[in-house]
Order: sequence, then C-alpha cells, then structure tokens
Amino acid sequence: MSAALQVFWRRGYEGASLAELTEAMGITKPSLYACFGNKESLFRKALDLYERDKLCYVKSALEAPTSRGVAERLLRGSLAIQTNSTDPKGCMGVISSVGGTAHSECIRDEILARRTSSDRALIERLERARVEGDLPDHIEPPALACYLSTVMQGMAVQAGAGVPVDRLEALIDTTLTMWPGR
Amino acid sequence: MSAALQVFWRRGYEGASLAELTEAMGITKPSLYACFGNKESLFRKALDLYERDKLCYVKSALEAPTSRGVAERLLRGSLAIQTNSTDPKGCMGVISSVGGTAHSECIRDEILARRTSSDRALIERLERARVEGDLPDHIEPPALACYLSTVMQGMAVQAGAGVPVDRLEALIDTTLTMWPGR
DNA sequence: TGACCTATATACCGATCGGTATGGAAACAA
DNA sequence: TTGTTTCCATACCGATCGGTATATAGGTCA
Repeated sequence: MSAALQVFWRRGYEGASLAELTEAMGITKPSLYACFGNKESLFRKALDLYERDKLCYVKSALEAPTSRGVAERLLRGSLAIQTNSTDPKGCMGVISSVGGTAHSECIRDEILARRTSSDRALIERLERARVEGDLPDHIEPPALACYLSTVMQGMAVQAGAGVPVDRLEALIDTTLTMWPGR
Repeated sequence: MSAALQVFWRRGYEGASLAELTEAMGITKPSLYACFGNKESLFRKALDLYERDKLCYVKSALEAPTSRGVAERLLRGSLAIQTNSTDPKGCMGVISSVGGTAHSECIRDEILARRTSSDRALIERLERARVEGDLPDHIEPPALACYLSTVMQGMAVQAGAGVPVDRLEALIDTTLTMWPGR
C-alpha cells in the first residue's frame, strides 16, 4: 500500500499507470482489483495514508503557542516531507490536482475538498491568534492563512522541481523574517 | 497555434491529447505533423508563444523603479494572466512541470531551464535594488527572489484550483504589506 | 489418492495513445 | 480531355491505457 502511495506521489493520479503500480506493489492486476476495487479507490486509500503518515505534522503545528510558531512548524514540517530523501519530492496533493485530462476531475475535487477543510482549521487558528494579540489588527486571518498556504504550495512546486533543501530553508527563513506578529 | 496553447495550458503536456489538439486547432493529424514535426516541438512552439504573449509583463515589471514596485507588478501581472476569463486558470509552466510519466522529463527540463533564466534576471534586479538602498541589508537578494517566485508559483496553484480573483488580490495585498524595503 | 475450493497469474478486452501510410479530390499543364 | 502533381482526410499502425475472464497452481478435507 505504501508502495502505491510512492507511485501516486511521484506521478500524480493520471501519470501513475497500472503497470507501474502493480510492479511497485509486487502484486498483479487482478489482485489489485480484488483488494481495492479500482484505480480511483486505490488512490483515495493512498491519499488517506498520505494524510495519516505525512500530514500529521499539521495537527501539532496548529498547537504551537504563537502564530509565528504555527507558521514555522507548518513550513518546516512540509519541507521535511517534501525533501525527504526516501520519498518523492514535492506535495502529492499539488501534483495530483494540477493538469490532467477531463476524466480525473472528481479526483481533483476530492483533493480540493481536503485542502479546503485544512485551510479552515488554519484560519480558525489565526483568528484565535488575533484575539490573543499574536497578530496586528490590520491583518485579516483569512488572508494570512491564504498567504501561508500559498507559500507552502509554492514551496511544494519548487521542491518538486528539484530546488535543493538549503535554498528552501533560506526561503523559510525569509518568510519568517517577514511574518507579522509574534 | 494559439488554440494549441490553450489546450496545453489547460491540460499540461501529457494531459493534452492529439485528438484534443487537432480538434481545437481545426486541422487534422497529418497536417499537424507536416507543420510542426511532432507533439514535443509543437509544445515548444506553444511555450514560445506563451512567453511572448503572456509573460511579457515580466520584462516591464523588472523595470519598476523600486523593489516593491517590481514585486507588485510581477504579482499583479501574473494574477491577471492566471485569472483571465478567456484563458485557462493557472500557470502553464507549473501545470506542465509537475507530475507526469517518465517520458516527459525532457519537457520538464526545458521548463525548468526557462524558469532558471527568469529567476536569474529577478535576482539581478534585486541585487541592484539593494545597492540602490531599496532593501534592508539583512535581506539576501537570492533568497528574496526565491521567495517571490515561490509566492507566484503558489498563487498559480491556487488560481488553477479555482480560488476566486478577489481572494488572490487579498493575497497580493498581504504579500506586499510584508514586503521588506521600498 | 482424489474431489473441491480458493487464489493468483496469464492472456485478453475495447479504447485511446502518439504517429504514419494511403487514397481520392482539387489544381494545373498540355 | 488527359496526365500529372499537390494536398489533405480517412484509415490504419504498434503500444499502452484501465479493467477483466479464464486457466492453473496450491491447500484442505475425505
């Protein structure tokens, strides 16, 4: 199963072929279909595994004491995943949600829905930060949350394109230097 | 030709099928191959057209008087392209450079090379901004350039995912609020 | 040993991929 | 009118796509 995740992560939903998936998983196509139904539900299970194993840092990041701590943990956590030497580079959600033919639109919608719910949690955390005095009054939490997600997604594109880790660490430092509030 | 650009832009290199391309262009496959050689060289020509018609704002953006002006023109210019109602959403370079199978690696390399040369121009502009006093001394131009490209690429992902224009305009405002220097 | 049952592996399905060969209509010269 | 040339649309090529039917191998019980 985690072998399937690796393939989807590297190739995206459409770029991952049944041949590559079955070869990586060490099973044959009929076994795959008996166990998982079809490619789409296999992808959903891989996405679940990805969230559980790789996106777990988000939950703890939101528990950081200050808004700056939240941002730092989110950025460093996602960088750690996206440049792990044993995993594909970049973010699986970004890779599978851009481009592709018309067939995979429901896959795209699935990813966008998950992203939306994650964004909502971040907005709520930043709202709390504002009432706690972590953020200046002129900053709108939804806009700041959108900004932070954007930096993370941009970093995912860069990581996927092979930009080395130290450059991305400098990027994080730069972002945190400009962060408004505590 | 611009019809081909639309298809590649929406689908990415691999997601664009010959059937969709020829139908959009109003010609048949033999004509396409007689005129353009093959899919890959057609894509390169589409990329040339994209740079010429859609990325022309970059050149004028780099001529803005201050570093903040450069950032603002780059962000607003790319947003204008990525959310134009007559064109596909998002950035063609991002869409075609993530994911995909192993066949299209040379396409990916092509895009990354163009991105690198564009980044170099931005770094040079920010170096100049620093000697002109537009930027604080603790800011490294390469890191800031990387940061700005990252925000733009993240914005491209968001635009491609259907985030509405006004949200992205707020994102730009937020980014500019935090911009260091003039 | 022999009947049965499960489970995997090979071979195959129609559709589509990128790319090309062929046939037939239009344009021209004599 | 006839022969020739050009050009494009249809039909086709092998390969691969996601998905499945069939056949064979291995284990269980009598």
